[in-house]
Amino acid sequence: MDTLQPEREEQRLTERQRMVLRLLVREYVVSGRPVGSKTLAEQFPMSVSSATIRNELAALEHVGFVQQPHTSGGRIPTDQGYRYYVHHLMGSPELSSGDQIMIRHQFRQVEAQLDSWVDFAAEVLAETAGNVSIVTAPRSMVSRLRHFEMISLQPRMALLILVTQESAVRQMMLHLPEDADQATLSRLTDVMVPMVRGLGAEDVESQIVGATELPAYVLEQIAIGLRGMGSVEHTQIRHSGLENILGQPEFAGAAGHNVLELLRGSALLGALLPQMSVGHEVQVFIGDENPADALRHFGVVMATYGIDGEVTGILGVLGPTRMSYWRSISSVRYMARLMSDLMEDLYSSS
Amino acid sequence: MDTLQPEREEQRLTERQRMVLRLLVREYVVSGRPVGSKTLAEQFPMSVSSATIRNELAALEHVGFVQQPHTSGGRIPTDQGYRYYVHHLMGSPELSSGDQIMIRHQFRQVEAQLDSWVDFAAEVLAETAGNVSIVTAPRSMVSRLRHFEMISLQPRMALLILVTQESAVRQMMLHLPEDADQATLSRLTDVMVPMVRGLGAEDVESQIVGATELPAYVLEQIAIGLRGMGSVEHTQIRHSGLENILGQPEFAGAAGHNVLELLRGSALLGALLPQMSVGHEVQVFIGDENPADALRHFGVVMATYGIDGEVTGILGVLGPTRMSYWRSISSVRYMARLMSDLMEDLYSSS
DNA sequence: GTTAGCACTCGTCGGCAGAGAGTGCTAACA
DNA sequence: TGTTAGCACTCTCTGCCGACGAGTGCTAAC
Repeated sequence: MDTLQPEREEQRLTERQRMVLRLLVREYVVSGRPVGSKTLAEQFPMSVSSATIRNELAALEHVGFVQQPHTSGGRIPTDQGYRYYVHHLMGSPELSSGDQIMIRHQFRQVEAQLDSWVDFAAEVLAETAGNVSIVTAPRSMVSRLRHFEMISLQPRMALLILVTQESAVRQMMLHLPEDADQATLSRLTDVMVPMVRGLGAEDVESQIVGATELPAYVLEQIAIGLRGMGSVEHTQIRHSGLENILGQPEFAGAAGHNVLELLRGSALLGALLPQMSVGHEVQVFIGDENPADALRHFGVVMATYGIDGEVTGILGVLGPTRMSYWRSISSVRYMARLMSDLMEDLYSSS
Repeated sequence: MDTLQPEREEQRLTERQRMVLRLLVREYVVSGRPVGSKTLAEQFPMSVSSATIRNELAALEHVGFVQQPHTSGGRIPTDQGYRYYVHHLMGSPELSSGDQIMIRHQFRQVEAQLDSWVDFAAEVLAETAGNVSIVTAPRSMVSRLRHFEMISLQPRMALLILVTQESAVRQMMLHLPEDADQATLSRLTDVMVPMVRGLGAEDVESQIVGATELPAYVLEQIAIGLRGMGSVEHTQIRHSGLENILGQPEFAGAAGHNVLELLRGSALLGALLPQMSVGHEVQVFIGDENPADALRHFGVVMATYGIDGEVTGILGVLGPTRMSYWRSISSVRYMARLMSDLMEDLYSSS
């Protein structure tokens, strides 16, 4: 599964077979149609005949790296073929420095508005990778409160604003158990903020005991809010770039539907999350390798970002099995680095 | 354009012709294929022959309410035909009380987390109307500050949280011109909040004159933030329910692409906004009636919500010209009412 | 080990005929 | 005068057939 997993087949292939596979993958990725021996022979750096290529293709097919969808009509890579390509033939996935500069530049322009970071990251990633991007907001294992604020709306209604250590902000509406004007709420806030600073949901709840009605209610709501910010079910997935894959032949029929289903529910996250390694290495799942059945016909490139043990999010790319893994991997890797850097700024304080 | 616009053609149609048109629209909406005289004759409450229906269809075609895409093969409604249907034949678009109760119930469960109101409204609306929904966050003509807060991240970096009168919250990252710890920032906040409460972007900017470096920078950033919250360009459109229309034959080809393009940019809002009437009446645009060329093949049902003159948002539904206008109009109308009620709660305070 | 040649397979595309749905028109009927 | 049955006509859709071409495996020669 892992990009760095050792692969035994390497020895079995001759240099020319590797070249054939490399060219075949590249050609198939752009054309989307089975590739024949003649096409490959033309693209070959050395001058070889199509018959030679045919022999090599037969060998590759025997190892299970390519297959023919129909008896006539060219070959396409298998999932294993892609896997081999990604491991050994692709080269180092590093975004061109031009792209890197462009992305950093774009990000600098929205840096100030951190509510839009996640949305923006999704857009940039979709554009760069040329596929559907997936980004979750960063969240910490257990959300700890940094600050909260209450604003009176009506005598018995107030706005509660929570700010966590990882600078996530949530606003909630409170239905107060008793009348309270802004002055009352402000006084209450001044008293309570030092009491709850740095606490998680459980700790806040434990403070409820012995508190009078209004503070008890506020504490309860804070705990609910904190819990919601940490839970996986409530983690929203932002995505972008649907247009990149919806036009492609693979998703013409019901498959396009499936993508939308996947992106909407939390099933995708549930399937992917357990597979994510702790480090920030880019993970690649090709076709059958995918944990979820629904992803069986997709290529998925994911990475975590954030600060280990403190706050992490996920970002990645979803596309047809026939996608440019080079583009996707390099984009995901770079974006994960970029987002991690940004988190660093936000989180380095106490 | 308006739902209530008078329509002169009414007199011209006999009761039976109206019935034919009504049945034809209904049938075409569900089947998506041209409807023939025989099908209509079978569905007719009175017993009539297909020949009679053919005569009536010819009359309707002469008036411009139906057309035949091909010489043989049934008829479909024209945009004018839909318009007539919506005006005179559809009946009162009122959501069933069951649906109303279900929606209110669902909303009660997320009421507390008002960051997710807009997203949630989009989901509910898409589901109820069976089309793509569009919802913008409520915004006021000119955003006025209710409260702000600063949280120190690093010596020269801080988080600025703005809360406006209409309870919108925005978080921004500040790069401070000089070192400032939390105590300094808190003191500064205490002093500045009373100065800027209730002010708009311009008023905040006017206070910069004469302020020392740090307060001047903060005021400047507040003004930028306020301005961003009010501007149309920065208004995000949330949408949901793509799966509802992407499967339909109308959007099989490049048209599906177009929808995505529309939803992504701000072009949609720019085209629709000038057309919205001030009241909260539901507006219906059918095919050619649409202000933007890109919408030429869509049906659009929109309404504003909020509190007149104070804070308003837009919500609506986008679908193929052949959509169930009854479902869409009733859903949009109900959701606009619901959201307005919610705004009322948030905004009724000073 | 490589290559040219050849017979074979099979998907794609255009043309074509038949079925079916729907229409307009006319003549008969109430 | 309005309604209906009948009929000839049009046009789409579908399946079928054959030509074409891309690609293959195999064999024999280099």
